Amino acid sequence: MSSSPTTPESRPAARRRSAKAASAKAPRPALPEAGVPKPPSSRAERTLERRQAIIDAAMDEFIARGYAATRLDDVARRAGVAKGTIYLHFKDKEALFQELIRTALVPLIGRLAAPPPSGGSVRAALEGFAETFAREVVSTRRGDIVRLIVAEGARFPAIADFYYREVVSRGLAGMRALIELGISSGEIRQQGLAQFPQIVVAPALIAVIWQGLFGRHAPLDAIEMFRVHLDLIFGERRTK
Amino acid sequence: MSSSPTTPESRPAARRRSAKAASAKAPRPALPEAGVPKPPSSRAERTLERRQAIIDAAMDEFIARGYAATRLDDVARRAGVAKGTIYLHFKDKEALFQELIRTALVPLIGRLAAPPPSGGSVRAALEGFAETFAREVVSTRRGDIVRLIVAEGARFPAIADFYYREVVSRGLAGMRALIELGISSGEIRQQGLAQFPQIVVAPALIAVIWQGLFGRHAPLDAIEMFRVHLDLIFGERRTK
DNA sequence: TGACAATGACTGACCGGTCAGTCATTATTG
DNA sequence: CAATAATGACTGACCGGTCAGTCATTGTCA
Repeated sequence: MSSSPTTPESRPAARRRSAKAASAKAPRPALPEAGVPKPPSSRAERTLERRQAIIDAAMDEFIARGYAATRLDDVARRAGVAKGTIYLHFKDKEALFQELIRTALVPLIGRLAAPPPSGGSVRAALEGFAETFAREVVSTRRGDIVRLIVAEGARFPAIADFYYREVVSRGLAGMRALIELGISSGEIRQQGLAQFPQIVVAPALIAVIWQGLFGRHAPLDAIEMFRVHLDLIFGERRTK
Repeated sequence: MSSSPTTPESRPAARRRSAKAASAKAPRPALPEAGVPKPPSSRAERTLERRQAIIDAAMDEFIARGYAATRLDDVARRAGVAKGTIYLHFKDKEALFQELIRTALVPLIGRLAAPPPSGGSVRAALEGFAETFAREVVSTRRGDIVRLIVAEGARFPAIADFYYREVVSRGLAGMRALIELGISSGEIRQQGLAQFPQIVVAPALIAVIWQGLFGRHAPLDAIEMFRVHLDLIFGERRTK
């Protein structure tokens, strides 16, 4: 997914025909409520779908251009919707942006709250986390979102706060619990680590940022880096 | 230095009278070339000074608002200069931005190329690095610059490339050398570390980003974090 | 050295394009 | 056929970039 246009000035006139045609020129379905492919019947359903289309389009545009440089005309076009429609769903550009971030983070939150270190070792848990993160965040849309937050967060205190409360503090708390588990079980030597779970997570963020800035020229083997980092925390090898 | 305005929309109409008065209404210096405080005589000198004033002002504005949202009118006002003057020194907004980044990085480059691990231990060298970094980068203008690059880099391939060539690759190379030194001297266990110097540097970047996004609500004790991280790399305590 | 000319740094009004947000009009639907 | 949803032309502010004109400084010459 990682997108990287040329320069802020160059407007590639990217266009996008998109879904619009689907709901517009459909040649009158014969049967009322038959197996019509696209039109999702219910008015409310359609509304929800449009709202989502707008959010999706906005995500693409905000990721590609940043907040200030994104034009709502483009968002509308990409969503297959008129500009005015955006304002039926969101108060203004900023509200759309915030809602977008909020929405995008929900699944991420779930993923962080979910995996309790049930049976296996702490190292196994962290290996799982690293593997999942490398596969599903670094170099994916989710990574783009993280970068977007890092890039714009300072200008949007509300977003930074939200991100801190909902993701960072929870994520770090979970990580801290895991570390303490590892310390008490003897897997982890370094006591101080519990005080700075950031250290354990650091390479993950590095990987995301690296991918965005230098990925094209100097790709980074995130998985391997994570492995080395875990070796550092738990002591040499172990797997295989 | 770390600045954090409210929202991109809110234009604080910050104004700034600034230096202009100094060179304009100065009441005719009595002695020609005496110890006159402000007026820097030579035309060329003055020009250079103005150029620098523009760069300084631009740095403040770009850091506070990001590239796209920064208005050259504001930069001019802050520099105590007319808008047109900017274009006597820089081709356009983007050229100013790039020059700014370039200029800001020069001292950083020097600092990275400078400290060869002459006498002491590798750990001492890294402790020195961490201390310097915490004091002179995190929470300073330099940190703001790093954040600016992280935020805008993806939209400016030229800047990302420059940053990679001049700072990142050199910095990592130096760090790798240091790590290898530590490995051969037995100070560092983890062999794999030489392959990913990023791991050693990661907490530093984390600290910079953290300070920018969450610093106000949840300050981070960077020094202490660095210490824990070094303990992780070299094994428990040692200092004192 | 003092008067005059040449220079070019600096100014700021102005222009053209852009874009967030509005709203009268049109289409859809229950 | 209301009521609701959607449209897209329009507005007005905003901003990057230009350029004709100003004036302090520097150079020249008698």
